[in-house]
Amino acid sequence: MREFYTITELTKEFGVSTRTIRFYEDEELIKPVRRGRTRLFRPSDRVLLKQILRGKRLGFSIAEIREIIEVYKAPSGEEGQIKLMIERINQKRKELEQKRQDIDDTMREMDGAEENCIERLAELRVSQ
Amino acid sequence: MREFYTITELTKEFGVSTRTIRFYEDEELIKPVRRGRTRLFRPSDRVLLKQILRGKRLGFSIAEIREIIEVYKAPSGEEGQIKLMIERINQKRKELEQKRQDIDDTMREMDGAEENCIERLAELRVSQ
DNA sequence: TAATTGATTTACGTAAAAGTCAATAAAATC
DNA sequence: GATTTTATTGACTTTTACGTAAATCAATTA
Repeated sequence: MREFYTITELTKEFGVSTRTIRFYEDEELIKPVRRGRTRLFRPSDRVLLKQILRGKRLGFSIAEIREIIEVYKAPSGEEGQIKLMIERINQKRKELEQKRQDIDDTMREMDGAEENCIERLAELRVSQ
Repeated sequence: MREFYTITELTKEFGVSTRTIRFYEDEELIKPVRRGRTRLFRPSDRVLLKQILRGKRLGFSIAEIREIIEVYKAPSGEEGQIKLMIERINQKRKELEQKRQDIDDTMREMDGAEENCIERLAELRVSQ
């Protein structure tokens, strides 16, 4: 595994702009190290970026992505804190299950829509 | 099935504001009929609203939701048009499959995070 | 009939998530 | 060593998806 990535390498790999990556750094979702002024991204930063973009695709806001990334981290604090963390995890799971259901429903409608198209194509061929 | 719903009935059922519903009307995603000035929403408008909100939960923009709703409609036009429609449907399916994959990945990370929490809880109990 | 309630229209405001641009600065290449 | 190239910083702008507020109208209730 490589030690560092440059910002342009990451923009190319993930199809985002440098502005976007810097925005995530401003938001403290990623914390690349510096050599002089230039940013050096470690593999862990790359993983974080991947997780952020995954969250974006699912329609989570930056604040929500921050929460999700928080729960990925090693748990610390006393019992109460950790139990609270488990509740948060279950909450997120519920949201994800809702999204899964939404996908299933949309997929079903897509199936129906495609069938209609195929039927219509058949009709057109008969009427010619 | 009821013939009409008022705007407030829909806001209560779906937990959105009247502003939101009117915004979707402005965007021509919904076209309620009128009695005088007041809007009357038919069951079909209600279904559309449900589809819009489903799209929102999945992180689709209004423009994307418009596209999705377009393909649900009865197919019209000649062969080329309909084949193009089928391609669009397949494109949307790919996006949905990506989202499904994203959900699966996130779920897996949640599982790992929860396990870490449980482990940490066990540690805390031993050390007391 | 007066007053309250609910809906509409119009218009301006706003937060989130970047895009864009200009002015540097540092690095790499010729 | 001059000059492209690449990266940074900061500021301003834009887009999306509504929020909010004021004025108006219509219908219901007191």
